[in-house]
Amino acid sequence: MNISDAAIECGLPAKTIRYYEDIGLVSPGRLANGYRDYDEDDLHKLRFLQRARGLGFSVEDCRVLLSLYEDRNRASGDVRKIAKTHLDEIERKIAELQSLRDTLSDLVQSCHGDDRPNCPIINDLAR
Amino acid sequence: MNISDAAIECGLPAKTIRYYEDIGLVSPGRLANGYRDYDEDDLHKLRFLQRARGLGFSVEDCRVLLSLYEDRNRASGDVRKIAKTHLDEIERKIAELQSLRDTLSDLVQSCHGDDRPNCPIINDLAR
DNA sequence: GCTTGACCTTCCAGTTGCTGGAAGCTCTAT
DNA sequence: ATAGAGCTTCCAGCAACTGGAAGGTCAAGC
Repeated sequence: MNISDAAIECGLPAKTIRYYEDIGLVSPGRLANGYRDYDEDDLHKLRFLQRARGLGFSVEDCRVLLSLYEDRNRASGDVRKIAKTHLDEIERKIAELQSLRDTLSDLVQSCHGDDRPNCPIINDLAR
Repeated sequence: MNISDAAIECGLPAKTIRYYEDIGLVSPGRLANGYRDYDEDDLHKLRFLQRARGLGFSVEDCRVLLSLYEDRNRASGDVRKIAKTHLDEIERKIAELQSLRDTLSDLVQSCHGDDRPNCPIINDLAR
């Protein structure tokens, strides 16, 4: 299967698939003309990557997860550890964004937002 | 005032301050020896940037906010619009992260995380 | 006056995860 | 034969810094 069909299959842009090959994640075979040729195994990995990236795992996390995916004897604890660390990171980001939102929301509400120059948002930033 | 004192004053690393000068945000005067020399006006702007970046505004947003800050006749509506757009973006990110968290949290909880190979997280990613 | 060490300067490269574009080869249909 | 789509590689750029190298400057201590 050529790259554009693989792209449709796994839901990733062809550019991204080539990039994943560049960084050694999924390396398909090649046809005589030099075209990439994806088999079912490659497609599985690409779909795996698409899902894992969609869940916000870093590419390096994905690299490890992929190797664990391919290791039939891996310990589930290894996988769980990566996922838990990522989960904690997400929780942290959510809390940070919520705090930002609260501050910003207060500022936006306090600003009448008309043609007059007085602006509590700018005043706060400049304080 | 030289750059390292300015860095202490505004709470930004010297590297970042130089970077802000590179991209045209805050351009201090120079002493005879070529050293940067920050005056009160420069420091105000740097503090402004530090606060605005801390609230998650992009550098380009900061550029606009800074020009509005310097424009005594700006309409508060202009400022409010930028802040509101940013706020909406933050809300969107929070919702996205919360959805990720829910999915990931379920996966982590369903994985016993021991030495055995069976792993619901990997299974889900590979499905 | 000399040395040492802490500053300062500029410039270049790397980070993350792609994405766009140019130049050129290949395939398919007309 | 030729047009157009699709493939290849490689290079550059995005955001927002950050690290490091090479070299100039300054203040203190001897």
